[in-house]
Amino acid sequence: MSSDDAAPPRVGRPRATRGIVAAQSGREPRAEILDAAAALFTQLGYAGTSTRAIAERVGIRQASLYYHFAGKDEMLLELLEISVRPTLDLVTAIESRAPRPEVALHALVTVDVATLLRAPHNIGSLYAAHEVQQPAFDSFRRDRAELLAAYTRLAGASSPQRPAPQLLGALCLQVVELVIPLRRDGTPGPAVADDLAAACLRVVGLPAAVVDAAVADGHALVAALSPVTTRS
Amino acid sequence: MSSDDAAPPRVGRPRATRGIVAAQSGREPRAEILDAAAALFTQLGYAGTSTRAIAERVGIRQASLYYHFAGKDEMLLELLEISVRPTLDLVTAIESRAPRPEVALHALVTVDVATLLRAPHNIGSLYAAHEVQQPAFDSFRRDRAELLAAYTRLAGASSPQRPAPQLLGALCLQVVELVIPLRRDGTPGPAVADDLAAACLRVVGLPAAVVDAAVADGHALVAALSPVTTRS
DNA sequence: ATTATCTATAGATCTATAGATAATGC
DNA sequence: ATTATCTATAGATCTATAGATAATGC
Repeated sequence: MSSDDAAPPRVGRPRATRGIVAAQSGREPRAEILDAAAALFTQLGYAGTSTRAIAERVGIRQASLYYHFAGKDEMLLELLEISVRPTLDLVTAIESRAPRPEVALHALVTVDVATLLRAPHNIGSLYAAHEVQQPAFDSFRRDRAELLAAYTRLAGASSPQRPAPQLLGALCLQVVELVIPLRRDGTPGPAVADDLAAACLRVVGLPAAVVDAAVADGHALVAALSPVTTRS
Repeated sequence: MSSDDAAPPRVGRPRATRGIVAAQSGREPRAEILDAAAALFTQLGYAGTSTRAIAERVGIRQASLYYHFAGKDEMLLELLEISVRPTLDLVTAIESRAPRPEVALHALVTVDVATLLRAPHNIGSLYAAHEVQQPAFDSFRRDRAELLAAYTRLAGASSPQRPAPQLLGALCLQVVELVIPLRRDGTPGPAVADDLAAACLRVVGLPAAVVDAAVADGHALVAALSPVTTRS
């Protein structure tokens, strides 16, 4: 409530304070903008969100956005990367430290689901935006392809024989991303990550006994990686 | 090439024939428009497609669209329904005629995948459009919820015990819809339906022997339903 | 002098409606 | 008379740029 304590002296022309005082968030303007963009993109869609709407939510004028970002694309790109980067950064650690491929698969799913749950405003739901196919988002699509490649490797190495590893990898990614609609519908309890990880192991064709063993070892591996990473 | 044979006498002011002769498709204008809309929606996204672009592809003027459709929404709605209706119409037949729930599940997946493969221009990829959340598309969302309910019933009845049937149903639908990105990337061979059906049975927790038996019976059931339905 | 905002606006859309027009069919 | 198109346009956007301005910091 009290707005006069520790008001950090800001450089530049002050904001217009149009009517409402706009919360004094104290965060970096870039972060404020990204958060507003994420909220609106996920609620109204990328195309359905105007730069004016984003600016309004932040409490600045539309044109002021362009001081921080080259355009809407840049905002979306940055948001998308928040939702893959953390998982991608753990892939090699997981692969090298897992005793068996199924264990690595379990751990990767767990980490990936946690990342998607942690990402602000369910950013993952933007993967489906058609605009993501445009060249401006190449780097994101490359990242996601890299993640898919990891699933394909692990699924292929885990599975007895079954269909092509290509398909199994795609199946795992698809199962993982079920967390996005689940989160939108408010459903996901704390067990989702476990449920989806087990589902991946089953879909790959592992018998129940192997699944159960991998679940236990997967938990241990994830815990060993970094306790912070998987917290909500 | 010869355009003068069997030109069907058309009522109404003739089209402008702007430059190109626009193929004389002979189809109903409504169908022509829907096809053009599907092609553009899936390529550029719903929001990214202007009514002008649709009209141009058909070879008429933008305003003429409104003689056939109340607006863009109506076109999308009709397209979406093409991609669920056929499957939904077979649900009760499948459920009543299957000897065991796993067999019904296999058959439902097979039919659903076939429907999505048959739908023109990979319409399924429009499920993800944010606009589909708008009230204009309620009836489609209801249809899809009904399909999800069917998967939930069958998954629950098939599975030993495992997690909540809610989750299993959602998993099956998610697995089925993998066919959409697969089709976009050009991958899907004739075996996709089988592969995805088997994947569903596994994800639900059925052991390999039960899966194999259900696959055989599922094939028979699908064949008995209607030979036309699952052809490409 | 530098920074972060503001105001104003150009230029390019896009959707949907009003009303005219060119066919066929009776 | 009916049908299916056309032309023209109102009204409402939306993005990105140019240039002004109000702070801090040196």
